[in-house]
Amino acid sequence: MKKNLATKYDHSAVEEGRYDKWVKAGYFTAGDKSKDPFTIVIPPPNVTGILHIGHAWDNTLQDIISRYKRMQGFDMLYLPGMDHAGIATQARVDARLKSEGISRYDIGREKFLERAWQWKEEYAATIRKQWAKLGNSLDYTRERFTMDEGFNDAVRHVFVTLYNEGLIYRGWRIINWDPEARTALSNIEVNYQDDPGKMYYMRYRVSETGKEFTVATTRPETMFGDVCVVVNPKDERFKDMIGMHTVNPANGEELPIIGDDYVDIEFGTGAMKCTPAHDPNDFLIAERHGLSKPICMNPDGTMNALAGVFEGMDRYECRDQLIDRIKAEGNLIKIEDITHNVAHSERTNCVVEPYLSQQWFVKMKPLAEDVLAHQKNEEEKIHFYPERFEKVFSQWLENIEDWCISRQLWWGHRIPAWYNKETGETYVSETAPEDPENWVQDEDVLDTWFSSALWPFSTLGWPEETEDYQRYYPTSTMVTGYDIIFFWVARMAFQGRHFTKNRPFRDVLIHGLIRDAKGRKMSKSLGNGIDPMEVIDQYGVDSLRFFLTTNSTPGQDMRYIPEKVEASWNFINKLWNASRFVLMNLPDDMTMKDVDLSVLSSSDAWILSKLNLVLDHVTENMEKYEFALVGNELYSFVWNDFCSWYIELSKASLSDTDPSVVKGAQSTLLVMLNSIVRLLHPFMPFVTEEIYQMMPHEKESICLETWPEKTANLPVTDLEGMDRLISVISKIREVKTANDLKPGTHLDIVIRDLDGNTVQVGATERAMLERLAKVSYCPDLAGELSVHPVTGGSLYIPSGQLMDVEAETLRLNQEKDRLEKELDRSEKILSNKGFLAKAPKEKVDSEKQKQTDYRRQLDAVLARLSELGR
RNA sequence: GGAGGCUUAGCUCAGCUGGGAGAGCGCACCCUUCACAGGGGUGAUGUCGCAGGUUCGAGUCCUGUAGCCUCCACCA
Repeated sequence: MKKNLATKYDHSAVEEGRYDKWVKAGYFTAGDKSKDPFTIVIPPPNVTGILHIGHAWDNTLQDIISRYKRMQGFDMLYLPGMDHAGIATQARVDARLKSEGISRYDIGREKFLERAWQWKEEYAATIRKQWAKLGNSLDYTRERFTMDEGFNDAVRHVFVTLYNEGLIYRGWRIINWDPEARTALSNIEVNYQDDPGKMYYMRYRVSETGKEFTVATTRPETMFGDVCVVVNPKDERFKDMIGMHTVNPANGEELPIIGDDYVDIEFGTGAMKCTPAHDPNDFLIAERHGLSKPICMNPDGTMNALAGVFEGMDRYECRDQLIDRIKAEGNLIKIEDITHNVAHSERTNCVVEPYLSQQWFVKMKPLAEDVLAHQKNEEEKIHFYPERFEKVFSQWLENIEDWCISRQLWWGHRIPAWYNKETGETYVSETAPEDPENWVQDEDVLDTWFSSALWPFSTLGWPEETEDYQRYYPTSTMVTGYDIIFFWVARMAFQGRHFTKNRPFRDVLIHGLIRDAKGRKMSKSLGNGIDPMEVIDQYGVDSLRFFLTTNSTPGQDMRYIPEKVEASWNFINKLWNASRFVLMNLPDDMTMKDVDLSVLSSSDAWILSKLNLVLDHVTENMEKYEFALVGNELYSFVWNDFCSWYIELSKASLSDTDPSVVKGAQSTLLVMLNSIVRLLHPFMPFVTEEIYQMMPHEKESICLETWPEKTANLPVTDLEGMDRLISVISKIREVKTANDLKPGTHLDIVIRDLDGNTVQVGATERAMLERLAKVSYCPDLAGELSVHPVTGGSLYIPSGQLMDVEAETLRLNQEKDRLEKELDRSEKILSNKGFLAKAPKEKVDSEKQKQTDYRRQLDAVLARLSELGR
């Protein structure tokens, strides 16, 4: 079992082969029915590529919760899976084909899908390797894919059900069209950004009167789809024109002039051209007035026959040439440079065209309202951590519009709708029509988020009433970034509510984005992305995990700072060496059964009682997903309390002549290390497993260990005396530094308590003083003694061993000032009647206690000063 | 236009339900066999953005305000 540890933590040696062993042993396979279930489903990564550091962050948070819950005795299911990521993957496969000099249209739908599946398998394998490197405790026996058989069934079932309920419909609407990908997009798949543009002002004439007026547009090419000019009926300038006509400068066609309240009198020229097929507001105007909606563009962004001579020309080229012509005809008044908000496709980044087309939609209002109603009930609501994101979520649902779910792609779930070749009748069903020769299936596929929305329940077997679904649903905690609250969290919420009559998860932990060291978003174009695998190679995955989870507050962005990863490495190295020390000082044959805490030195009891406190805080914060607080507390506890103080103090106990003292220290060291590695295991699974295996232990793996519990019935020892001893050691170090004495300089000391009585110090504690402060304890010390206030008393050192009288007087006067200031503060607070009357009793008592202590310490200082004759 | 976040030590950030300002890195000085020099010890540095208010007491709660950032909506 035990072996010698290297003096330096070597992450590659520690991590080597470990994950495979865990997986093979089945530690991550859920299913122990004797325990309560706890479920996390992984947010399925896209099979478009490899995992970035954001995934590493997201996954580590999930894994920390998973390992913690497993240790707490839950039947933990952490379910893995991947997303087919329709448009994104199709774009990647397209690009690969292009590099081979072919397009998807050359090989056709079927062949293309073969290539896409090939791509999927390739990247799925890479992603699984990356999960392994990250140490994710996933149950691979339950891995799912959004396009596997079960998912296909679930998606069809959902589509057909919603259709039959009237919540899915097909219709002609203005949608966001991506001319590059040649597909419709949903509202949230477009991003608005400020772009430079031009406003073109053109001269129109009223046919009936010849009166001139101005119409402006940013998109002249759409003029081929204009059906009227609109003015506000209340607009004094134009109201007489209503009912008259004008001529479209683009094609010479006569257009009616109509009145509609939509036009803002104050804005622009007050007269607006109306293109129903290429603008959502114009569409509504046309609906109101019963106007036609001619489309003037092709799906690829070129002009169609309506554009006459410009047919086949790119929309921007057409814009320029049309304007040249209008200018030549004398109808261009001016061109103004403007900055305007332009919609871009989230995927291809090309300018999105509002476009009239026939698509499938989900009617959102009833679904959203259902979720919102349940958010009012504590037992049924989804709890957001941090809470503020619930507002973001709710507000979006309150203002939701119908969801365009059809996509003109090949990679995805084909819409289960067929159209009769003869009658045009629509047939929507989970299965194909019985006479397929008479029907043709809808060519389109569903938005990739349509299937992701079913993730928390479909992965568990739904719509079948499987054992897993019944046991693990609703899931416990969802961990994801704020950037996909709308895309994903909200959609899981309403599909979950509608189909399972339940929330898909009880809690959702929202994290931020990871940025580069300068605070910039990581992006391909900037080339500032961090590959988590490279970080792992350099520092080890435990360092990365600890860095990622202890450097931010929930919901807040984080910067990737290499020095902080290094700091994590240093901490692990510290833990490693502390383990080394413990193992070197335990008997070879010691087991956990040999632990005996019945006889303990005050330092043993002191550290164990500190551990008890830490356990309370840590467990409380783990429950609140406050991992940074947990990490910081463990860091400081391990480094300062355990390593800097307890281990150093234990060196004295370990060389004590009394075997029971030695035994107590060894038992304490073992209990401490055992508890520490268990507490840190969720954060750093690899190194804690390595240490666990080398030290006395009870379980086959630390993965099977329980979460530490407080040590009960600690023997009553002098904990205050220990605090005083620690304070004395620090004070001696200070005194030596202040007196320019080498740390090794030997001094004699005596300690007196606050009542002035000499403190009796046992042999073990004397050895500690000797070891940590290089002083001898002399209860009978006599002669000139300089006084130094410490916690719970005063420290005395022969003044001859320190500095001259003048220097000591100076120092004592400084002490006096300090103590008097403290006393001032105490008196100020304690003479405040409001404080005495309203502050909690414990607070008042502790202030009184402090006042007494300061008073006594000051007395000791004053006594010495008068001894020195001031 | 609406919503939210941030502003605390030179840098990056903690600070939970209000009760004497913290961490990591950096900086200064000192210390090497005895777990760790990627270490140990000691120390310096903050009108907690600004202005009001509530309170016995405010970095923490309320109101207003400035700067930076994000999301939502969006008019030719």
